[in-house]
Amino acid sequence: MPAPAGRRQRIRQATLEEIHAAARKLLVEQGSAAVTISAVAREVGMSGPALYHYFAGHDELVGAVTAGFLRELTTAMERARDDLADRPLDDRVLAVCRAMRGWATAHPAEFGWIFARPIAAPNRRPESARHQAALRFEGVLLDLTVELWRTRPFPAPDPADLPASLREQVAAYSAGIDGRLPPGAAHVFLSCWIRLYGLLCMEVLHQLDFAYTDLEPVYEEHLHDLAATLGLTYLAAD
Amino acid sequence: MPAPAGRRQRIRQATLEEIHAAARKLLVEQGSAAVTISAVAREVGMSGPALYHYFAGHDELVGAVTAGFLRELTTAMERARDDLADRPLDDRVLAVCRAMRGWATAHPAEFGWIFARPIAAPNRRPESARHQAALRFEGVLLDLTVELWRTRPFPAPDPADLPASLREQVAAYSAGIDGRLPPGAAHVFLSCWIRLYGLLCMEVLHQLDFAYTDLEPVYEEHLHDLAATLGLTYLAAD
DNA sequence: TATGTTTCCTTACGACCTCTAAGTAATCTA
DNA sequence: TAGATTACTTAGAGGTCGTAAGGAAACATA
Repeated sequence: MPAPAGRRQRIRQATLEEIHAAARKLLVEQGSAAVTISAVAREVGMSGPALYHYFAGHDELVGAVTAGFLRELTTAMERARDDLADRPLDDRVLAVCRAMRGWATAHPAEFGWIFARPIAAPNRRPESARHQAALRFEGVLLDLTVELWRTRPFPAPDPADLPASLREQVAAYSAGIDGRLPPGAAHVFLSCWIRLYGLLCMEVLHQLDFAYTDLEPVYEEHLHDLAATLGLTYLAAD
Repeated sequence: MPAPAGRRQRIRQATLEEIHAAARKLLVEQGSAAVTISAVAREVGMSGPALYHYFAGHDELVGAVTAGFLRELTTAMERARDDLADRPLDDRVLAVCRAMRGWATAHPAEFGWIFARPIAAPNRRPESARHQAALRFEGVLLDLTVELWRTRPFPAPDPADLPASLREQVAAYSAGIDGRLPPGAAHVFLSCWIRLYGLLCMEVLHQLDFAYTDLEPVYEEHLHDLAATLGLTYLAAD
């Protein structure tokens, strides 16, 4: 008799979560190729075509699941930041960077989907969950860097010293983030981002297995460098 | 009547090349998922199962084709090096790095297969063509760095200053390359490698599209930094 | 409460894929 | 010339994606 207004909604939501969990389980346990519409449906106990009531097709399923991973990664970074809300900015930046690698290495298969998977057309639309999640992800470190720049500006090159093509690109990026970082500072931020995130990509893609078995100290060394670049005090992890 | 001894062999070789070309065409024109046994067979004009006389299965086909890409990339780098055989080492190193990016950006789909594809078990065996090709690839810049180290050593940290875990890993790597670079120098080499190759990975995986439209100047800036690190004279590209 | 609509899920199906099996024809070897 | 090897064929089992058509349950509303 009560029949809450959103009963159907709640059930649908629960089913969606079950589907996400099933897809993730298949990905982690059996690899990317095992995440098929059929297998996921089987896992949640319904028969194939039923999944088309939740996703338009395989690409959309993958996109939605990947967006979920990205949100989880972002949340881990935000939590690391907020757990240290009363500590100096220096510590918060380092904690967020470490949280990023922590999540990535704890969930390599999921992280692989985040960045090493061709983004199908529907997930490229700006309003797609995939794209929204990417924006929020990029925002975490950007926001911290903006805060740093405002309270304690780090050394940044004069844009006039950059080659023309690069100057234009960082200017465009700077404008795209509403000028919260001027072009020179944006250039420094992007350089740091490339080093950190690039290292993580290579680690998860096993591109460094030929030389390293454990990249934690390498990552810490990068963090140390980056701290120096940004004028942050580097504090070793616990 | 002449029937040269290796007639069958030659035909087989030609067919293999045709298969490689067909697979590549499908990859470039229609993406990774289009490279199926059936589609490739169709492309070369034979019916499905015939391909199993050339490859044990889909994974082996992908591995063989990828090895071919890697050989082509390596050859491009070696050629850049040899074309400048009489120029100073500084120029040759830069040329090889630029050739690497040149090939990667000219053949993004192929480069994607080289590094952003799970390497199936059979292609991980040390004697597999995939693995052999990887060794030769890694050798190009390593050899140049060794030559540089011998003729004009660059600044390298004292391994004693590195954290224990990192020290052990670079020592192991140094031993693995027959000590041609001592641990400190190996550490510098690997750091440079990570920055260059990492940037390339991110570019090809579209991880930097949010900020850049053309990464050529960014790559050049990295080369400039690396040249400074290695004590090389940076000469702008033609 | 009764009726119509929406939602969820089913089975059936066509088209495609991988890979095995079995058979044929051509080529090489001895 | 006889046998072994190689290269291919078709047939087929079992898997996939995605569409179509239909039933049953839950909801909204008169």
